[in-house]
Amino acid sequence: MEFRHLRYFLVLAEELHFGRAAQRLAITQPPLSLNIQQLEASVGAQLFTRNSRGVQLTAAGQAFVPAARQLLERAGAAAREAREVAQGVVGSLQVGFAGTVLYRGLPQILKHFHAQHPKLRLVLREMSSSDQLVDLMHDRLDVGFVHTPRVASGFSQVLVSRQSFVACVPGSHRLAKQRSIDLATFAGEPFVAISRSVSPDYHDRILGLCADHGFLPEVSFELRHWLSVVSVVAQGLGVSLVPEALAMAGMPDVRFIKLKGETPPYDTRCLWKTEREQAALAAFLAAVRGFAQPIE
Amino acid sequence: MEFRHLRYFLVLAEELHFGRAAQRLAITQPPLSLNIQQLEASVGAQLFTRNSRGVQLTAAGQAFVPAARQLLERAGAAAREAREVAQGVVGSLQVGFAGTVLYRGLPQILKHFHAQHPKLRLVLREMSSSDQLVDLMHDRLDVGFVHTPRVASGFSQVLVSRQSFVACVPGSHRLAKQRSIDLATFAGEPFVAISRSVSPDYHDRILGLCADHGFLPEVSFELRHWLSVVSVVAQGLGVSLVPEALAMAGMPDVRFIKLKGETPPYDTRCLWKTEREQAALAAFLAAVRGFAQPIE
DNA sequence: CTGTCTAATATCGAAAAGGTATTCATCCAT
DNA sequence: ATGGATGAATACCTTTTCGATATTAGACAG
Repeated sequence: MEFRHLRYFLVLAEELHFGRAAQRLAITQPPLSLNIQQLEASVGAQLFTRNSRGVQLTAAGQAFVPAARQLLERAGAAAREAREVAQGVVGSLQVGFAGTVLYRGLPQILKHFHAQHPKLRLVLREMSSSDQLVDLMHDRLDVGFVHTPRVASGFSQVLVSRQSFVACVPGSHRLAKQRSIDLATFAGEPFVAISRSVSPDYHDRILGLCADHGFLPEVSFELRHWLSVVSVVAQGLGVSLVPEALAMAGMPDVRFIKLKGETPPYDTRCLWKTEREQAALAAFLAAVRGFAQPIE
Repeated sequence: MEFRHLRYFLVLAEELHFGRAAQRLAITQPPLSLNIQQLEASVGAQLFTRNSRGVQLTAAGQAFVPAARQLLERAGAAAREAREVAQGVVGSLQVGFAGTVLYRGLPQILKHFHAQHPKLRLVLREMSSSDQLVDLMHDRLDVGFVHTPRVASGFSQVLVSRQSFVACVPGSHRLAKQRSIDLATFAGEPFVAISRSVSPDYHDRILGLCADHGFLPEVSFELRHWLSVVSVVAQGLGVSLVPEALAMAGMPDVRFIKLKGETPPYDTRCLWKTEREQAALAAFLAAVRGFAQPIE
């Protein structure tokens, strides 16, 4: 069976006359007769009756008409869809992100992108930075939002967000009125931390900062959500180090205080394989760059 | 786009290696390369990337895989279905019937037929005998169950049911104990008739019978269902003439009495265009013949 | 730098598609 | 009946296209 057979069949099914059908198909009658015979042979059933009263569809032929029409339509639709995927009009992107990027601009990027490309579907997967690197390498992800500063060769990146950590203390705390704090004064304070299983990046980074200032924090609480961390601090149960974005959350009974001295910035980068040439990816990156930090 | 392209594409999409794919397809590598190029040209998008790291599907190619697979499957399914329609395994038959054939064996025929050919769908249409003849002529019906005795040329028939009319009187009626009745004695009796709009055939036939016996029945009730007719008679509200099959209904307080003298039989015939050569029709007629009256 | 691997290109023979001419069957008018 | 007209099938030929063989081009490893 060939597509040509289906086209010829449908026209003949309309005309019910070999001569006229051939004319409409811009071929002559003998090849049309032959093609219909070939189709009937490949289907394994007679599709037309040719007798003195002219050409008629058999029951099998009638059943075959909608099937043939659908096959041709679907073939066209399949080609069109593949073309649109190639052009980045439709399709889907696998997007990985470290959970806290949800507080660092990812929602805005997604909203902006979706408004511009409503037919492009984004499959969002919350993953640790290191897992994202692995999946990006194996093409299981198209882009990733990670905290890892080191970038493998063959990858490109855009800085999405650069934030420092700030101290977070209860409003009633003895340091609450300070303009800035030396982190070393947190030594011995009950410490509220983000759970390592949720955000290993943040957890390790914070413990590393404390170690740099000569103490190991006494972690009394370990929470699975940044807002929970701030809540626990607000209730006077301890102090913490949090990304400065949390200061915008507007929680009561809590103070966010700058740290004295240089604290290394904590960056979020958007990462992708440089060679990857998906039109949908290019569109997404354009949206990301619209929100990117100018510095790099 | 040709089916061959789709077959080649799917194998290459699995192998991701022109040499091996060509081997599986029992062709050589150059024609495979060419066919893929042709497919890409007709789709209007690159489906594979061929670089040093080997052959990879593009996003468009990935989107095209399920479409190509479905096209091939549907093509096969379409051919199979047409073949089955030709063989009478599946399909549908347009069956016309005069309403009262429901009391003359049609349900039994349908039940028997459906048990033997569960995948053959019957589209049943209740129609007057004359309308059926018109639709049979124009191939809008495949078979009809009619009361009309006259048959146009080019049609074949089977006698499905031959029944006489019998008198129907209340159990308390003065004639209830008679073994047989002269129809003329019904002159002046309140008469219960089937509605003409429901069964013009029956209605006209019954009035004709009365006229033959020299009277015009005084129709006091006109019902739209034969069982209603018998019910009304059972309640002593009148007498009637009904097909003898009704005697089997087992209604109480009612007597069915043979008519004296010859009453013309009232036949039901199954009718179809002789030339019509549908496998499904042949199967249906076999079922009809299993229930047909031996005479004719 | 050479050998190997893989896809693309060049060229040729075979198969198949379509065109022209003709035949065959049927219907209609004479 | 019979000759003509109509419409599909068949015969035969030309052109296109498909696939095979041979070769080239590019990337990578030793």
